[in-house]
Amino acid sequence: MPARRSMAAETRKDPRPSARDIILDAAERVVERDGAGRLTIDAVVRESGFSKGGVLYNFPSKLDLIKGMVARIVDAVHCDIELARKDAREQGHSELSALIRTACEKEPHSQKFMMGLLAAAAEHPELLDPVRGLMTQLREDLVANAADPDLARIVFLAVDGLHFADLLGMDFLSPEERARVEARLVELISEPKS
Amino acid sequence: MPARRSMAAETRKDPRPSARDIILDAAERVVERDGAGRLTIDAVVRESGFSKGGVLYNFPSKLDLIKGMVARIVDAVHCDIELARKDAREQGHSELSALIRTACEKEPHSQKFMMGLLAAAAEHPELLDPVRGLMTQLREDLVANAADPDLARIVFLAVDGLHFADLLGMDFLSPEERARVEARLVELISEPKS
DNA sequence: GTCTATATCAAGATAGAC
DNA sequence: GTCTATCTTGATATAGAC
Repeated sequence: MPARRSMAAETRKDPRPSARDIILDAAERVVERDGAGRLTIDAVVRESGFSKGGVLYNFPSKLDLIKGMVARIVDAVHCDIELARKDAREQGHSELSALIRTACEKEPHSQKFMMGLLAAAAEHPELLDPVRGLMTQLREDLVANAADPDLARIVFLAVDGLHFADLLGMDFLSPEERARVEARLVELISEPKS
Repeated sequence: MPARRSMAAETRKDPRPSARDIILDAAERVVERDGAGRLTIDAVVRESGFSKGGVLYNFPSKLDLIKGMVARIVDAVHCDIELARKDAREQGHSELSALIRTACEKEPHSQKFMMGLLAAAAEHPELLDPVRGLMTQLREDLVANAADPDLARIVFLAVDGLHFADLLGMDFLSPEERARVEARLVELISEPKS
């Protein structure tokens, strides 16, 4: 198996992305454009320009391909988060509120693509293990340092709810309401326990 | 097309469920047991005891079958909610907190099955239209009557987040933490605007 | 490491008998 | 309204040449 790349293709220095990354990029485009149900080896073959043999050399099975997709996005999100935390620390801001802010603002890695991962996870729950790992670790860490841990948990849950709603196209919040809600979340997480 | 049934099979008086309901029950079992990716006409045929022709007579295509599944579960949830609201009204309790309570407690219609619907929705977003309809209507209605609407929105989002976490097996809350969080949510929704 | 060609299989859907 | 039989397509995966 080729060496695991831990950086997303776009952020790498090397002008020539690896075959793996080209294929993963193609797979992402397929899911975004056509939906998770149309993510087939053949579709990725067409989209990537590789031949079937070439694709299946890099990812011996479809499951391996999906695992690769999950691993790459988890990596990317992990980097984003660590960057935001580092910035907050350096500028003496609260890590907690910085994270809520970025979590709200960040374009959530293309809805359709995330839905695709979700769909894949429905079939193979173990695919989400890396995601679970990242999230649990992060939250335990953060909540432990919060002034009001239970309230912090609620704020995190609400952010999840917000992302979930986005993902499913359930936009029962107008832009104004959403802005107010996000501001309120930051406010809640910053408040000392009353 | 046969007349639409608007009640879930289990709650009907008729001892002989319709062919549609037998087939939908079988489909649910398949999704719960084997996952959404294994929901095929053939699997439903095996599980229901019907023949392929019989299944496809009642649901002319796989998409029709999934639509039927979504419609039935939306109906069931809708009934649960209306029941809870009615109870709250009759006993003079707050509808809002009653709903939060039931939303937290209710066994969420078998995780795997809901994940299946989600996965299906990833391929055909329009499948979630009925769900969207139910949720938006309910929330606008409720939030409008809340003392602190933005806080009410946050509480609803947090409940969504809770369900989402359950669905994905992301249980970063211990049972004790979860109990405290749920209690706190009810508390938040009951509080007058500070 | 990447290609072509092909084997194998399962899925959705149709046709027509009963 | 339900059955059996069949058609068609498209998917994963393998084998072996280059």
